[in-house]
Amino acid sequence: MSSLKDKILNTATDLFQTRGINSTGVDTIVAIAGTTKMTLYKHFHTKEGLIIEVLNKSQHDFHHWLDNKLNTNSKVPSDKIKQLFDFIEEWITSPKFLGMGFIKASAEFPNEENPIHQLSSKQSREFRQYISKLASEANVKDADGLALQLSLLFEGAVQAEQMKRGSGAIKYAKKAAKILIDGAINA
Amino acid sequence: MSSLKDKILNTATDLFQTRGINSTGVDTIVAIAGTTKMTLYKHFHTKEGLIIEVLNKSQHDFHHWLDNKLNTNSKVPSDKIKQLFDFIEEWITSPKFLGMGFIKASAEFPNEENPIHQLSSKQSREFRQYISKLASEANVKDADGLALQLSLLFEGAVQAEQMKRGSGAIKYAKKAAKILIDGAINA
DNA sequence: GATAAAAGTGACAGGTCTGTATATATGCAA
DNA sequence: TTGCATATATACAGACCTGTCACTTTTATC
Repeated sequence: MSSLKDKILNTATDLFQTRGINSTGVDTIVAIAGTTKMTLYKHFHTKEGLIIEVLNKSQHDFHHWLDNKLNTNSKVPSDKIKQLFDFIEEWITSPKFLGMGFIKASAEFPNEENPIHQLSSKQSREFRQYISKLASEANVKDADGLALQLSLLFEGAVQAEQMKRGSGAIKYAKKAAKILIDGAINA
Repeated sequence: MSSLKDKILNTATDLFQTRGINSTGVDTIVAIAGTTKMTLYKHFHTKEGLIIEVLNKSQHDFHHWLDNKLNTNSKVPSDKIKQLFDFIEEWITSPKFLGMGFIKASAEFPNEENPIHQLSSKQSREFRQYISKLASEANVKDADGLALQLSLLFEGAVQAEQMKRGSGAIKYAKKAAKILIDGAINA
């Protein structure tokens, strides 16, 4: 894969997060990435295509990072779900955290028919299913229910952090998650 | 107050929610409101001014509706906070619910220096303080902590509903809220 | 060094955006 | 009737947007 394609992808990811997707023009992206529109449009047919690749890469990076953290720290299923919010906290409080792409994208493209909105919705659903798998492996009875609740706390905490950097909301999300997880495991 | 100003305000509120703020031009707003740009710019000096008035009105309407519901249903503080998510559910599942303005606005204007972002952040904080007041009246020890947790559930549920209408996330948010509230009251 | 692929340049088409200018019409009060 | 505020219609300036064009330069491979 061309390194210029990566450069464009990374630059776009950054600009979309810090300035908004609709507010970031392709001219700005190529200027900062140090390339030209011709090159951008060779790798991504449209701006929408670029947005979709940015969202996919962001989600893949997050998912890969989290899955790796969880699996290298413990093999015991109930420990894994209990540690989930420790790693989410690590992710959110990292200096390079700029927000979750799919949360912002769904707000910028509110129409449910829009491909970008649909992708956002799919990513949110897939993350919830990932948590649900963790929960069912830990023998939680209503795994989908707990997963949904934890994903609400997660998305709420991300939202809070996007509104005000260093809000500390994640600390309380973690406490709430512990209460809900303990309650569900002992049910 | 001019009824045309209200018409513009209501039309803009609707369009911002259904199409996004940046994706909605003033030409579209005046065309649908049945007036002209001259009139719009007489009432709102800039588009930013219009956005800010839309956000303020939306938040005021929500707050007024919720406060009224809570106060007419019960005078017992611990009942009020326990009923909070019942009314939030009523609000979110109402057919006319199109999302929360301040959540979408903060995503479209991610820069913390931006006046619109700052207003969103302020509205989120004020809502949290409102819940905190409910909690402390119900003799919750860590009222701010519980309020933050409930607001995470609230914003997460709104986010989920904005992503997929009829997601049913609010039902599980409600259950989680009950667990957290009961735990906090009996602490 | 020849050849081909990749990237760069600069201009441009066609559209949208915010905000303004000018000139006209309407309703109401004195 | 006259005067005035309000709203209308229409055109426009200037900036930005996405995406394309023809053409040139660099880079890599044989």
